[in-house]
Amino acid sequence: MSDPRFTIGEMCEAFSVTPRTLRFYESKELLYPQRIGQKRLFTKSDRARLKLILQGKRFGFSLEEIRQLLELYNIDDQQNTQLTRTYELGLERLAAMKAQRDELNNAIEDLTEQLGWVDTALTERGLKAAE
Amino acid sequence: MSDPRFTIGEMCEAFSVTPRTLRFYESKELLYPQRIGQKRLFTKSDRARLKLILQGKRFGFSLEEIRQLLELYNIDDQQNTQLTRTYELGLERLAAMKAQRDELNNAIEDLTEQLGWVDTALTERGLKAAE
DNA sequence: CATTTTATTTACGTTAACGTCAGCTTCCCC
DNA sequence: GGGGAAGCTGACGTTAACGTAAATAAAATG
Repeated sequence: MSDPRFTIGEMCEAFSVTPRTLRFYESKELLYPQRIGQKRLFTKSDRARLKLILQGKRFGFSLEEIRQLLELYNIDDQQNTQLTRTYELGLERLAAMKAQRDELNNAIEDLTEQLGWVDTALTERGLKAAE
Repeated sequence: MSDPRFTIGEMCEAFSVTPRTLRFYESKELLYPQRIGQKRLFTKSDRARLKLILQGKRFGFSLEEIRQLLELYNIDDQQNTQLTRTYELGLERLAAMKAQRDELNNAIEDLTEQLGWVDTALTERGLKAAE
């Protein structure tokens, strides 16, 4: 009933990352695979952590921020405070992401407008088929 | 009737950038201020270019891309082809921005969902006032 | 004239998240 | 036993867009 172990290659395959990435995450203390001799062996728990890491990246957290979040989870003591903190950081990140989205939307709008301009000019010059 | 000239300080003030930034842009051939002795003097045209540069940055163009776009404008010969090229690049950038926005929206949705989870957990534990 | 202020060049430093060798060990397969 | 395949540890390289510091000059100001 020992849970399955994965080699670094299998992990890379499963998560579409390179070995360098996993070693890098380990060096940054985001992962702690076991060792058998020299070789790393990743457990189910490592998979879960890696999943969280990649999620965190999607959300725009830096690796350092992710590390701290993972750390919070590991301090099972004072679980509630930690969860609250995680929640707060999540809210902050969410706000930042929304702000970024809004700015991006503005930029999209502006660029669309400018392209409309150019489009008109091109059409007038007969360089572009009118729609 | 000589149009107004601006010192580097005035430019920085007007566009909220540092001198380093303007010198950097010059070194990257995005700007060509005149010289009087050692000192740079920026013309109206330089202001226009800088405005375009900052716009381009908002749109997510790299400085190198911006440089090429500015170059296209300067080749007044074959104006039409160049404008078409600019238009195409704009469309590409717009598509990339929209894709980025969509991914960002997905991430926002996912994070919102996860925070909802945590929120529930916190409320259940009575650690957070129910809304 | 003595100070500030503003500007200049040169050039190394920064940050994040890995990429890319080089050189060495280990393991499995036939 | 030979030879790929897979892994390992350094350790330097990459990229973008400037930041920052040092040493110097010129100009404006009182």
